[in-house]
Amino acid sequence: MTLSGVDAMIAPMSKYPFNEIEKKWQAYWEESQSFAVTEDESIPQEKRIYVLDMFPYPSGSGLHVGHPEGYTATDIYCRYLRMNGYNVLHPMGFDSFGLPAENYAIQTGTHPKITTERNIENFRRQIKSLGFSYDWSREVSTHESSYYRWTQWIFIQLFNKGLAYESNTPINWCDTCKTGLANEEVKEGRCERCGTLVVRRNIRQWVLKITEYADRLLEDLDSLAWPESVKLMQKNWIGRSEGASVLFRIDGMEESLEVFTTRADTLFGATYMVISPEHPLVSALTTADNRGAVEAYLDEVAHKSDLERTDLAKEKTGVFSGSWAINPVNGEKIPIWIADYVLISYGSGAIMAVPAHDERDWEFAKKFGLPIVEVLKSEVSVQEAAWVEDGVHVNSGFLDGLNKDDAIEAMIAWLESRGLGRRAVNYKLRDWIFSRQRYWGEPIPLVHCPSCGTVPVPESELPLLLPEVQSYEPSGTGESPLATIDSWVNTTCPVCSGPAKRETNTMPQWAGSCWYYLRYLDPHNNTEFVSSQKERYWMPVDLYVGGAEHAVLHLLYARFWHKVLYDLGKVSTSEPFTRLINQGMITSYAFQRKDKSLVPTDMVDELEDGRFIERQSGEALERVIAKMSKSLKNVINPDQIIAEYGADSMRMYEMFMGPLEVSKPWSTAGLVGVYRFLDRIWRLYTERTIVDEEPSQALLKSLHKTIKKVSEDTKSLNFNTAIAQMMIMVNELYKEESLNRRIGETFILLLAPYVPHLSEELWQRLGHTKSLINAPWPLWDERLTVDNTVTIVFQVNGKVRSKAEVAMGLADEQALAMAKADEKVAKWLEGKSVVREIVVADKLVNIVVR
RNA sequence: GCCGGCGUGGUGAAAUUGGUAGACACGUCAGACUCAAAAUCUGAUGGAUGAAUAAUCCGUAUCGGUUCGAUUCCGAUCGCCGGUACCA
Repeated sequence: MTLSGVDAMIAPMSKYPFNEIEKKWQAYWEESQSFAVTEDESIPQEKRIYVLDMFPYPSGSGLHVGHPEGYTATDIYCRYLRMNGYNVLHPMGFDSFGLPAENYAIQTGTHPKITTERNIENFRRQIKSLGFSYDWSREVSTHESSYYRWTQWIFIQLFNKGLAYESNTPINWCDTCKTGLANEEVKEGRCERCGTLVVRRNIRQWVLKITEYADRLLEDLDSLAWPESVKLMQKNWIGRSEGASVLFRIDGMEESLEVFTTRADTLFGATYMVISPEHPLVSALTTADNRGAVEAYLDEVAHKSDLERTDLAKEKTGVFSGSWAINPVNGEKIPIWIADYVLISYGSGAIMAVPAHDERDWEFAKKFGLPIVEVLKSEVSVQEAAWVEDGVHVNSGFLDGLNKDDAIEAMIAWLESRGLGRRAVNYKLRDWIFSRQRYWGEPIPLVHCPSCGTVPVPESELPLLLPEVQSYEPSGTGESPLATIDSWVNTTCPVCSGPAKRETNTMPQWAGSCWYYLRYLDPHNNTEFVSSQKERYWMPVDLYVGGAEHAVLHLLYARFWHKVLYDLGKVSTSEPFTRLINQGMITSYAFQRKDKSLVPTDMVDELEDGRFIERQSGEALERVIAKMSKSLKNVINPDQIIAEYGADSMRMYEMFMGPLEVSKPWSTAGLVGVYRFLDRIWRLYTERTIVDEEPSQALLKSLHKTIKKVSEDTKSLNFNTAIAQMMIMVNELYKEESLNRRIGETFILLLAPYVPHLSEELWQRLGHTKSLINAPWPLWDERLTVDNTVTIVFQVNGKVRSKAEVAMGLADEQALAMAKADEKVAKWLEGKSVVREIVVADKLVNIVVR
């Protein structure tokens, strides 16, 4: 027999009325505004808490099973906190500007606003169907003018502070998206969104000076309770390196070349220099004899993509300029080359090359026959390979005998004293290319006036509304569709009232998400982006949960804007998100042939013995874990899960799968297990007689152990083990004939954050007239969580040979005596001499013999 | 290449100031209920040898080390995942 469609939906046979219950309680919460919060000043500071989910982009395909994972985690945590007396801010909204809606508009002519709002409605319905305790009165969507008015306002603050500038330098251009991209949006030379190879293109761009905040963005990472991996990624992205800036005179010219180096100690080994093909001095340094070759090279480089310049260019290329520089430490004349392994965007776009001690320079020197001079004692000849380790300096004048670190210090001091160089710091982080040549985004609120220059739109005129256009098609020439609307472009200068033109670029999708967590605090404020009273009441965000894909992009940009707002005195904290958790991805099973190709799930049969075969060929397949994808037909739709098993099962299963932070494969069979657990609870409360007598000591102990475990694990977000403990408790309760009221009521409260609908229903059926969302969280009695007896193990040479049930707190000597008296232990001690005896109280006795 | 993280039964996973490996759940097997099946309830279930609920051995990617004792600490190797890509 074969099962068609592996992991097919298994309709539950016994059916507790989840559908009815869930509808009923969702309607109740909505009607009674159960989760709306206010800034109640009587609640002490430490009882105010802000728990935030990364808001979704409302895509056309609806909610994915990955979304509810983080949302369920924060929901459980929030419900737990409310029952513990906290005033909890827990909002939700939509990151609703973005390319998919615009691309859809280009194909169909449907306005992005229409599709976006339709998608938002669907997302909201789906999110609500899971019974999350959001304060929906605070919902925001970034595409609404009442929201982007303030995004524009913040941009003007950045502009006024001198943090926004126009640039004409080459930028990353995606020809599919027809727009410029930030450096962070380029992954392996390709557009992060669509995978198209990025090309360099000169397009006028608005750029934000995030580099001005590089140091603070780096330093303040230390203060954050974030995953180390995310902090490290940001740290690497900022890429601070300390070194020196050194000036090289050019032989026969007034100009000099500035280079940045982290290895000032190797200056005596600098045998040539390299400047980037885009360096401003390229033309000046090229001599007549070399002009032909240089121009040919520049032309060749210009036609390479960024990927070819980096990844594929294993072989170094370059050309001699004809000019010579003077090495400031020894006065030697060294040639200046032009090569594309030097990037214009890092440092000064020029380097001193030390082939003996740098692998890239070594490779280049070998190819072009440039001299290689050893300046650190190397273990292998520097003619054979570059030596990049530490060592003792040689051939280096006053540095001879020093190690690397001391020599760097000595050299910088020497350069500084002669005015030839200075200590310097460089960053890998580059300024943020902020403009997009697209329609569906916030218009940048600037006006270009021929006499006043670029001036911001007056704040009183915000929002600067996104106009209607005939065509959403980007021009591809570097102008957005807005540029085609003359009536919109042509305006008057806010300063001199003369004719002027509007900026036609729009902001990137990141803009709206840079500050949404602030707008939730005061979403309907028409006079300020957020009132400072409300900001101080809630900020910073205590817990932020979302996907790891935002480790650099969103989180870095949001931190940057937040710091700017902090410097302007608009917010009270220097960091927005105190604690961050990345939920793991929910993956799915996929089936792999021997050649590693994947087979769509609906083409696979599972044999009775558990093996998997491809239906058509009969080929045996291996079950592997893969990302969910439409092509593999292994995407799970939350709507379908909720319809068949209910929201409570969906929520609890996603939490039971494993730790929040790790990625884990979806298994509908696993979901059924959780469903059965909830069904068992339902029958426990509805089919058994409820008795009011005093519970047994044993049951009371189980209960208190459960209260303790669930309390601690919920607080620390270890939901999977909290659920396991609740299952143990239910298994205990099933051994009884009837249900004890006291135990039953307490247990429902523990269950409530996890499966709120079922819990509310059972709570009501137990006779309560008030919802349990603000019922006090149960407390445990520590004395009832410890057992009177404990099993201790008897080991001989570290191997368990016997065990015994003993009273808690048994004295060491007694434990040892028991072990020695044990028959099985005695067998292993026979004929041996005892060398050592180890007793760990209430745990074990280990007798070491020889 | 470099930087992180991870590797535990047939499956998802528990357990780490070093102290009974595999809680809980899925699956499988057996029993109860039933005319029967499903559902439900109860029990068993890491592997090997074994009639065995006896006993012994093996077992937390691999190899080695520290220790009375290692899933946990250290070193090396392999594999998978994520980040990054000539950053001077």
